[in-house]
Parts: sequence; C-alpha cells; structure tokens
Amino acid sequence: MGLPQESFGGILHETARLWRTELDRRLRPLGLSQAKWRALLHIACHKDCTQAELAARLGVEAPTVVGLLDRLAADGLVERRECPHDRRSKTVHLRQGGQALMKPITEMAENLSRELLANMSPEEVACSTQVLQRIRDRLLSL
Amino acid sequence: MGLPQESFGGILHETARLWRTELDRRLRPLGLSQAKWRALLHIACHKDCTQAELAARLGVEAPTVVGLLDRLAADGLVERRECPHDRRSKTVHLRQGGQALMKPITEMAENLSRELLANMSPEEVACSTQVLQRIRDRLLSL
DNA sequence: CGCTAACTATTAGCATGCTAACAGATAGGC
DNA sequence: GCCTATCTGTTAGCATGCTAATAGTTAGCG
Repeated sequence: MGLPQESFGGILHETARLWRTELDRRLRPLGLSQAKWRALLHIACHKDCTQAELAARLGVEAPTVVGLLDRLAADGLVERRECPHDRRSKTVHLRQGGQALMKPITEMAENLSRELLANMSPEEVACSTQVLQRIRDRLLSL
Repeated sequence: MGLPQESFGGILHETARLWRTELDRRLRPLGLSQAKWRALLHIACHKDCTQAELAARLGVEAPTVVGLLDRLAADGLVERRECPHDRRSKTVHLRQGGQALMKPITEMAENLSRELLANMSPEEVACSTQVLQRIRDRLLSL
C-alpha cells in the first residue's frame, strides 16, 4: 500500500512546500515571498489587469487576491484603480517601488530553480514538467 | 526567461495546491483534510510516537504539529499521553473514532491518486517521482 | 556534582490559501 | 424596459504552514 510520504502525492506535496519555504526564506530580506513575487510579475507583464484576471492567471481564488493586494498596497508596491468602463472592476498597477524589485526577485527565483535542478538531465526535467502539467490539467477539469 | 506559471517551480507549486484542495474537498464530508489524514496514518503506523518524531515524519515543524493535534484531539480522534521516562515528551495515540476513519480515508486518497495518474505510463511516474525526491533531498540538505 | 547546552512542547503572531455569504453593477432574455 | 442571471470585489471565519520566543527537562562536559 505504501506509506504517505512514499506516495506520489506525498512527495509532490512535501517538495512543493519545501521549495516555497526556501524561496520565502531568501526573499524575506526584501520583505517579500513567493506569492508576492508571482503577483508582481503578472501585474508587470499584463497592464490594466483586473483582479479577477489576476486571480485566474495566478490560479487562485478571488479572496486570496484581495488579501495579497492589500499587503502589496500596504508595502507601497502596487495600487488599485477604478476601471472606467465597468464600475465593478478595479485594475492593478505597479508603483515605482514594485518595479524596482522585479529584477532582484526574478534573479533569486531563477537561481534557486537552477540550484535545485542542477543535477537533473534536460530529459528528466522535461518528462517531470509534462507529468505535472497533465496532472494539473486533469485537476482543473474536475 | 519564461513566465512564472510556465516555470518548473510554478507548475510544481500549482499542481500540489490543486491536488491538496481536491483531496480536502472530498474528505470534507468526513470532517477531515489531507493534513489530518496524513497525521492519522503516521500515528496509526508508529505506536508511542512522540510529537517531535511525528513532526519529523510528516516533514513539518513542531508548532504545526501542536495545532494539528489540538484539532484532532478536539474531534476526539487522538489523545496525548505523558511519556513515562521523559517528562518533556508526550506520545500520541489513536482513539476509537480515529481508527474507524483509517480505511475510508486511505481509499479516498488512493482513488484520487489513481485518477490523476491514470493516463501516465509507469516510466513517466517513476521518472517524475525520482526527480521530485532528488529535489526534496537537495532542499533538505540546504 | 554542577553548569551549560540541547531538546520538547507550547504560545503568539503572521502569511497564504480556502469556502460561504454579501452588495453593487452589468448583461441577457422576455 | 425590466427582471433575473451572473460577474466583481469584499468581508468573515477557518485550516495549514512558518518563525521567534518561552518554560521546563534532560544530557553532557568539565
């Protein structure tokens, strides 16, 4: 039957948590975290993005984005603006402080990824990526 | 450079979160979750386990186990007992209600795993498992 | 023996995620 | 045009994880 830590789900879960904790640890001197960094990157890449769009891109629920933006706005990194042609919506924009953080953040994330995948062959990484993507797609189609 | 959702770390993170959310959704009618189920399984398999041992086996920090056991004890599923030969430690034990849940819980977790891995070849699953294990080991050795 | 170091569980406080329930705004069907 | 559906953001409340700090206990070194 297999103990939980040896099952695929168990290893997936633990590896993801450790990865995130390590990245959070490295980003902490900048007052950041993986969740904040991912949000900033999407906001930078997709101008005039609404909160609902941002939630879909990040793959999380709307209330999660509300809290995340509250913290990022409190840090002075982003701001919400009312959408002119739809009074329900708000668009999210990077402020100067947020823009300045983009480069060091991205470098840290890529460095960690390189370190962790260093002794894997490209074939192994490609195979695993594809497996994870197919699991994700199946979960999204439930 | 690649957007975050397309990076290995991003896909790993999202897939793990979706897997856990789906399992939590299915376990909810039983008043359970993935974290509770994993703890119960380890407690059942390792008699007279201390909280520190349990934390190490689950791969989480000690305060996380404190909260988890508080909730499981409030549900009447487990109990703490003082360790006779070390007054710092407490051992954790399954109560009757917890024992009764083991079988349906394990079946649900295995069913989900089977569903999600159904259209993967054994070689692909083996390769991905190995890659995840190596990443995990590297993270643990930081 | 005694003192310091390490271990054990706990508390407090925070971040990130979820669901449920809501209020306001829009859009679509009649 | 209007009424209902749906969409958008928000709040409230919870679960799971973390770090830092604390109190009590044990163990190890001189």
